[in-house]
Amino acid sequence: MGRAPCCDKASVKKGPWSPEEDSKLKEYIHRNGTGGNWIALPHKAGLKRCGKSCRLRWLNYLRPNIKHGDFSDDEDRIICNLFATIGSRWSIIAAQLPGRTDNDIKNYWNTKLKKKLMHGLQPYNHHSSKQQQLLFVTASPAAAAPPEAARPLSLQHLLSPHDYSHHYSGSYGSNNSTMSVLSAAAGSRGFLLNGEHHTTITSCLDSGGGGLGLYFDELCATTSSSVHGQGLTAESFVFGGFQQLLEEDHHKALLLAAGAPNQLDQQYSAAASSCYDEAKPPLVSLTDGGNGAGGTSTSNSFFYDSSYSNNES
DNA sequence: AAGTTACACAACCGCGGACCT
DNA sequence: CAGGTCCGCGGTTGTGTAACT
Repeated sequence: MGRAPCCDKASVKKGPWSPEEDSKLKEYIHRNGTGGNWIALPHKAGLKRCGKSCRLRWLNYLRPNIKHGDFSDDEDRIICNLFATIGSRWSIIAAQLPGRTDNDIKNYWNTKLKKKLMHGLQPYNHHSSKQQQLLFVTASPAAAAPPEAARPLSLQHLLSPHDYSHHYSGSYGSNNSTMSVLSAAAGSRGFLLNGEHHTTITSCLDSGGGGLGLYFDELCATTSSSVHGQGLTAESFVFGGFQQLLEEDHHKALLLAAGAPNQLDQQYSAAASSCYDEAKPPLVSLTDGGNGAGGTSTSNSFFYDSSYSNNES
């Protein structure tokens, strides 16, 4: 029954691969392919390695057409968009970036891109008070002031999937739902707003629909119930920050994935943002955007407008 | 120049679903 | 169908090196 054990862990070599091992593996695969069996491969190739290790080495390093080195701005954007939508599904993200491996992208995100984004948030502080105040100007008494349960949420939380329940549960407005800050792509719906859509935001916020709203402001975030518009029956959140995209141009907005209710248990329901430029629409299409002012959308929605606080407050 | 710290990247580990017997 | 392994994935750790003191 079953198959033979993967490998004798006591006798396999670990650690960095030598050039000799690399060439043995490459040569073997070029001649024979992987044969669909990585476990048997190292023995056949004369390597004292675990099959898993061989597979990893091949896929991440030796495979032809692997691209190493700096990521382009376009690649950054794709990664941001996809991360915002599907979370840390590196293999899926890698599939959209020819020549890049999931491991590569994962490392790039953890070591560079995440920091890049975090750094970009810093100078945005001076807007925070206005925007934060604005958030709570809604028709609902419950939302007239920052809710008691509202707590700061560091960007760390946005960038790494965690359980958000301790931040949000109990303060979710009328539908009493819990939500993850980001949902997986399948559940994501939303729309983006830019400077032309102030009324939409205003209506959403002011009409006090009684649902859930979240507001993220540079390094902290606050939740508020009853934020979004009457036509929006699902959760919404407003996201601020990522100043590098916003500082000079109000038409640059952040595109965010919408939270789907009742998904707190989903590991990948993490918050993230997508750096968005009008000239470069997101690769991830978030459809069925909310209708905004007085609209009837029942979508999960999200929106951001860097100029909102200035124009509407 | 030596020691320490931070960073980047490669590799490993453990888990869950798919697959095999 | 059950029990076992294989495969692929994502998170974490280890290692080499650059930057700093």
